[in-house]
Amino acid sequence: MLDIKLIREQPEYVKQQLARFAFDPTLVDQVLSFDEARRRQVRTVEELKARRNSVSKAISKMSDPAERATHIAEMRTVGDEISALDRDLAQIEEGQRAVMLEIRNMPHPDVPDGRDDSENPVIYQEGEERTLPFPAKPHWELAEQLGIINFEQGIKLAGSRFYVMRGMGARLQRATIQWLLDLHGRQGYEEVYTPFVVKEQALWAAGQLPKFRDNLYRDEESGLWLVPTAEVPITSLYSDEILTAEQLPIYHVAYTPCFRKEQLSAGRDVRGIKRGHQFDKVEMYMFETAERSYAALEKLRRDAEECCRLLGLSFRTKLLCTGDIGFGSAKTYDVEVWAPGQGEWLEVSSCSNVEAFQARRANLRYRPEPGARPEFLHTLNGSGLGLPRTIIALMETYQQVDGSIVVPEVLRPYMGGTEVIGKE
RNA sequence: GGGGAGAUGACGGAGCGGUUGAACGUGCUCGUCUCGAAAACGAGUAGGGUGUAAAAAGCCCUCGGGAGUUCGAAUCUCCCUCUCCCCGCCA
Repeated sequence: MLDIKLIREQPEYVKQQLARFAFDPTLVDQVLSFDEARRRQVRTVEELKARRNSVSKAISKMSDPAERATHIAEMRTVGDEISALDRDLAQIEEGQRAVMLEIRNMPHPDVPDGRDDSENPVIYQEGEERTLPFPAKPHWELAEQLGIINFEQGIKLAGSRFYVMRGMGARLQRATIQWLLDLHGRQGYEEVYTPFVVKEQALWAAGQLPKFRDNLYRDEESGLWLVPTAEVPITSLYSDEILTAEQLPIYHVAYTPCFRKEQLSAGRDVRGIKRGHQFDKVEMYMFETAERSYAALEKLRRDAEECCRLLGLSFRTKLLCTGDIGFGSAKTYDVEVWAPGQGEWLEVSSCSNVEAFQARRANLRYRPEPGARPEFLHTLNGSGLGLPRTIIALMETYQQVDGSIVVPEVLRPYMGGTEVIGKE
């Protein structure tokens, strides 16, 4: 959610920023007219309420029954008026909020204009688009041959875009999760384990709703939704709270499975494990002050890159342009790793500073000084990392000519010392 | 699933339907005292909205959430949510 004061005071600036996206600027005008109507309404209702309060108080002191009756009758009318006006006001407020929730975040000045993901500039790269000294296989071939991923069983159990990881495949993923959590712990993130289902409000707070409604799994009976990312529960961890300055910053890391219907990308990436309905992810999340949030974004990005570096993968970092940046984000870096089998870069992390966008939705504030007014926090999120694509890159990068896979050194302690995943 | 108890400010804990946005206590902040500290004493200590160039004053709303009764509700009624205790059931 944007700051209503900013919209009110600099509507042209807001429109101009939003115009950099394919975004309907009339929403801003809608907000403005709601806001004006709202304030007008508030003034008239409050005037009436003030009158009722003072007259009611006076009534309690009146001794003359006739005078008393006159005033009570008068206040009865005023009371009816007030409830009618209050009803209208509630409608106006609801209307305004509904539009506010539809408006995306504004971009940071660094964000370049661009049509789509092809126009995201690469700002950093480490390692090459390496080729192997033999014909590299895609991960689904390697995994099937080694018996570490079974696609048929996934389909049998839950349908397309599901798979079953087995043996050393399952173990490799679990080892990677463990290693990532430990690494981020050393980088200063406190581990949290959250529910994997949340109330609807949490999805609004994180900005998943309204946009991704069709992409989310939901249990009608309980009204709970499966999380599409750990970002969702963590965003609401401190919602409706006022944190103290000493508590900040708060850095969290969480492992969760993620559930996405992927209807928006039907037909894309159907082979392998690149895009499933259920996948695992380790997520980093930061609660920061406005002053520090962009410095924190750089740490977040470096911490994500460090995962790739230590795993020995080629990686590069892109700055997302206006055509590709997410709904809630002010500035986003994508970190991609090279997968030699398919010869493509895979996004394993997306690091965003959403500024106060989520904090306003979640009503998440902090008090800069004792006694000072509460201010909205800035929040940041970044994967560290998404598991399937990391596993793809590992398998395709570390495959050997015989189809076996060398385990990266950092993961070996987490795999009981296993150095190579070969055929049983 | 059945029965009972409860939800008030940072915390504890009062609160006949009418100067109660809320006693009292604790905590916290500032001040007096002190070489300093403790103690004691004094003052202050919610959030949102409106208002304002920005503040401030003033005004409005908020005592788990919502609806209602009333001239007036923290106090009365109804619904919901959550917490605690007992019994049953299942992991």
